[in-house]
Amino acid sequence: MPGPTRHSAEVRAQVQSLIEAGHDNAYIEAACPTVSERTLRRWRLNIQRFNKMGGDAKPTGRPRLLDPKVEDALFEWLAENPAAKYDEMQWYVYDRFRIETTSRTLRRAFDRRNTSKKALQYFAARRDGRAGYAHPDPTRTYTSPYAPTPGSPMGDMSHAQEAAQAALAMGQNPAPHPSQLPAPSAIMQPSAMMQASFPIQMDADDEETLQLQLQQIALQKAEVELKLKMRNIQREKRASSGALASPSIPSSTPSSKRRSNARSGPALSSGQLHEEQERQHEPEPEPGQEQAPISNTLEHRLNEALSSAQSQSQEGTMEFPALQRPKVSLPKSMRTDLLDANWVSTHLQWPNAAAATLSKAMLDHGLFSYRKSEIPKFNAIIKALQPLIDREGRGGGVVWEDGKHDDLLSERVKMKMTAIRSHMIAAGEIVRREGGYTGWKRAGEVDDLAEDLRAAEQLKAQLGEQGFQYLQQEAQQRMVQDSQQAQHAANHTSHGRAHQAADNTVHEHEDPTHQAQQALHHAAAHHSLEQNIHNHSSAMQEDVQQQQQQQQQQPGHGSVQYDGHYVNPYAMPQRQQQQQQQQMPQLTSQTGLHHEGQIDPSLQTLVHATQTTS
DNA sequence: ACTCATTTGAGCCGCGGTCG
DNA sequence: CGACCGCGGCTCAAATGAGT
Repeated sequence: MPGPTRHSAEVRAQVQSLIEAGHDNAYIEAACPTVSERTLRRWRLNIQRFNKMGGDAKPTGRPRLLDPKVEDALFEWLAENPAAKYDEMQWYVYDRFRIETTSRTLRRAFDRRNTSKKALQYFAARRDGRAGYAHPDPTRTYTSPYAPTPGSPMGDMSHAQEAAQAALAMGQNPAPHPSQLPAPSAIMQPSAMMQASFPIQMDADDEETLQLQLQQIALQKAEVELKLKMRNIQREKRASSGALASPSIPSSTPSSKRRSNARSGPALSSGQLHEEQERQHEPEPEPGQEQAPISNTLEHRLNEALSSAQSQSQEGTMEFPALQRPKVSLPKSMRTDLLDANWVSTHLQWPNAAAATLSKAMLDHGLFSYRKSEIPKFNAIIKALQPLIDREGRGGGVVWEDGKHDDLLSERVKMKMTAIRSHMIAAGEIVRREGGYTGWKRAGEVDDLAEDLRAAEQLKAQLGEQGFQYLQQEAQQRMVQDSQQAQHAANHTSHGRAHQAADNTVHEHEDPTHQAQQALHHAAAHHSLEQNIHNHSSAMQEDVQQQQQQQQQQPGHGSVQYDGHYVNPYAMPQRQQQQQQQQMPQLTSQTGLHHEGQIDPSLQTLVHATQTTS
């Protein structure tokens, strides 16, 4: 584009013709008095150099960061990846051209083409036969992403629009080619398009739903492949580290180490995990290239990780690309580490420390969303936040009122858990449980429920049908009672008492007899679960997870306590415990367990399997 | 060398939509 | 409700050609 000129085109043309005719500067100056002698010399020089007065072909002004070649490549790529986010575009430009750019600059590139990201998505969907995507911005016009950078972007778009309107009036679908597509604004509002214009819309909508479902299936398939891969890696490590001695105790995998490291940090746990992953897996920048300080989102890296895993899962060379967690920044005025009565009553943002604690507690207790069936776990998470509560209003706020502010805190925690879970899912930190179970578990973690199920199979094989059924009935009875007790406690216990009760959680897991008993409990419960998975899965899983929760909370400094010195609404009822003790000789004699806590070697595997769940 | 005009990018901000 | 994303307006700075 030419630079600004202060002389009219007529004057410039006249001067050019005079120069080309061979007249000297004095003559031209006299003929064109508005042109200075200095300008005349410059123009003459330009004509000698470039055969024109405007100098070289470089446009006036700041040169573009994205030259037309880069821009073309980007839009070609976008034609294949219409759903790409801006940060993905940034990475594409960086990966291919080593150009660091910003979303704003990319938007300007869209502006130059008189289009937008959503418009591209819309027309890509139309191109692919998916008409369900409603153009969200009908005021924008469209230029084919396949066309070269247009000098006049609008061109003769009006013809296409007219044709489209005519086709619409006839009830036809007027979109044979993207470059021929009319501007949606020229047609009608998207909602109207969806509802009235296209008889084909319904089919197309179903088609889009089908496509989305197919994509979802593909993602689930990739997730399963990831899980299998991780499982295999863990098995290999266990096998290579002398797993025969303790076959069911998982070794500390790099991922788990990373998790533990991340959880100890001050920020959201997964953030450091990804930073470490990035340090480990990010390829070194090319010589002379600084590391790209481009903002990145989890989705982008997760997609890369997923696609990478899909392509590499069969080769056994799975790699995760760089993962960066968006930095969570809070306004300075809200940066407080304590949760006080004022905070809990408002919608102020979560303090980093509290969010980190909550994130860690979610991971520790394996609870990633609030459910009534998981109240003990939820209360344990609430308990983890207790040290951060400013009960005295030290910051000049209101004094914390038990009950009232506890309930408000619970509500805020429920909301925040949802947000943190989204982060964890996006980061691949947690994945869905296997085998039809509901809920989430840490990525790479041995699926305790599935393991229990397998252990139950082993136990059944060892005990025979009759003996196993006995255990199964006993376990079910205990589960029902535990569940009822827990629900009762949840409904009638204040938060404060619940926290105190959680503090006093049973310390029984060090007793080998109880370990074996718990193992049998788990195994029997999950065998039953397998049989009645549609009927009883929820209640049984609650119980098993509750048992695991109790094991997790136990710091390992207590002995078996069946005498009920404390009130734990979520622990096994005291009466039942005594009953269990009385039944233990009978049980252990049947199952090969001994009174002294010696576990039959044939059941050690099962016991270990249960231990690993804690 | 300097000013002017213009283009472009970067950064900030607010708005609105979507999602969990 | 909070987080995220897309978008556009706005200001400022950088870069460049034109002109003095």
